[in-house]
Amino acid sequence: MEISPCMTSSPLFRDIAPADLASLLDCLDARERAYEKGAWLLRRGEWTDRLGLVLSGTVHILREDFWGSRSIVGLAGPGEIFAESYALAGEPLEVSVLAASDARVLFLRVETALTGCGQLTRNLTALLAEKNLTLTRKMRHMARRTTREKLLSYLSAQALRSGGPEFDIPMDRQQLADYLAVDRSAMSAALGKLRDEGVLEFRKNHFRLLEPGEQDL
Amino acid sequence: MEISPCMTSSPLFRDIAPADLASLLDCLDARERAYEKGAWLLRRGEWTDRLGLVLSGTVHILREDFWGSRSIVGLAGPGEIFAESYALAGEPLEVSVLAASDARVLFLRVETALTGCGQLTRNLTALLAEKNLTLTRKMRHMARRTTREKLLSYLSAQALRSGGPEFDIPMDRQQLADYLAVDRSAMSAALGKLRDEGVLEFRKNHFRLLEPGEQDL
DNA sequence: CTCCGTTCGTTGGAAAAACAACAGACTTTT
DNA sequence: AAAAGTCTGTTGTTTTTCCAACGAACGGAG
Repeated sequence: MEISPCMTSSPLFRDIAPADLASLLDCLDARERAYEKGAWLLRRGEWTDRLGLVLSGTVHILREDFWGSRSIVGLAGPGEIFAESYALAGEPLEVSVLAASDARVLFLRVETALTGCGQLTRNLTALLAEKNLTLTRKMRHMARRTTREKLLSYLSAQALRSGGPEFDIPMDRQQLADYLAVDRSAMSAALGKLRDEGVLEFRKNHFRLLEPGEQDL
Repeated sequence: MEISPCMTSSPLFRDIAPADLASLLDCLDARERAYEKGAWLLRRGEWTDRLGLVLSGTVHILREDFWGSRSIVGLAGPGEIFAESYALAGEPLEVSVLAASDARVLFLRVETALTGCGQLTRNLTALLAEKNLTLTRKMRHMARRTTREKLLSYLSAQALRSGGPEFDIPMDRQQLADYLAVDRSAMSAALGKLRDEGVLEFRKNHFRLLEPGEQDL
């Protein structure tokens, strides 16, 4: 395994002597992989126990909603890491990672990074990673401009999580409105409009999103 | 140091044998403290190298803005932790912690929690903690309902960070609008209105917030 | 069964934000 | 110095949200 300059300058390896890097990478079960532009590094729904460290090129972190539309939610260049929260929290990926250019990436096993650390450190990093995911999820929905878009973002995420178009949500209307930082009655109206337009169906806390083909039956 | 049930049930100590807890707490330089209802545990602006673990009672995490108004942004009950991101990221507290009832709290040194872990683990937890703070900050502003409130929340935070009413912001108008998830022109209008009302002054990226006494001169 | 409390959808008016377009100030380039 | 481009504030119009209030549906409790 070669030690490239972007490793030593990476925040992940800050204050680690270059001489120690080789053995450290060995400990981390480091695997270097190269991707051509347009190739998938990780796909939504997969599980990973490794974080990614970009060696060269750029990767895009993207999110795909229930209806298939994509948006870039982050970039990572040389020295930057990705997927660390999912790996540490032990949760399936909610984003996909795409090579925006030809890229080389190092995948490092997080579990072995914590060996010799004791259970406490594992718990602490897991807590941080989970909080991270919780915040990211909420942010994703709240960043949308309109109540309608916030709703669709949230409901789409629930559908993806459940693995199908039908699911129950764990909040009542007021709680959901607070979570999305919108007005309850306006949200209720937006929900009604979406139902009328054939985008979704719902009864109480049970929702069903409709594929374009199913709509307007 | 007594081992109470809320310790063994805390997510922080998950999968740690109660028998090992005593020596672990010793390693962490654990300090137990008791507070009466209404007492401050930590104040905004302070630095802490310890995270807090609530043993009994409830603490409120609260935020005070530039003009002194307070709002509760979180609670922690028995077994739950607080201030961990600030301690791990090595940044000053942006919130204050208040005893909502009589409470006992354990303060654990995070640095020693990571001894024997190697620099990599330190870097990783620091990265997670910083990302956490970044997300929390952004969320804090975005959760406000109106463009005006988002602006005030952001500018107030900048003022507190700078330690005074004058500061420069590191973004142009469009970037700030994107960051707060609002319309640029609407934000510009809101800024102008705030200036007219004597709440603040600005020129380009330099801002000055006015105390109530300074306003309307 | 009736009463009561809660949740939810709906409505109407007031307020705010989004959107599009434009003009002036300032920068950088030529 | 002139030109091109960018950033910012302003305006007017349309759309959306907010807010307060109300009535229907639902689910206990007496």
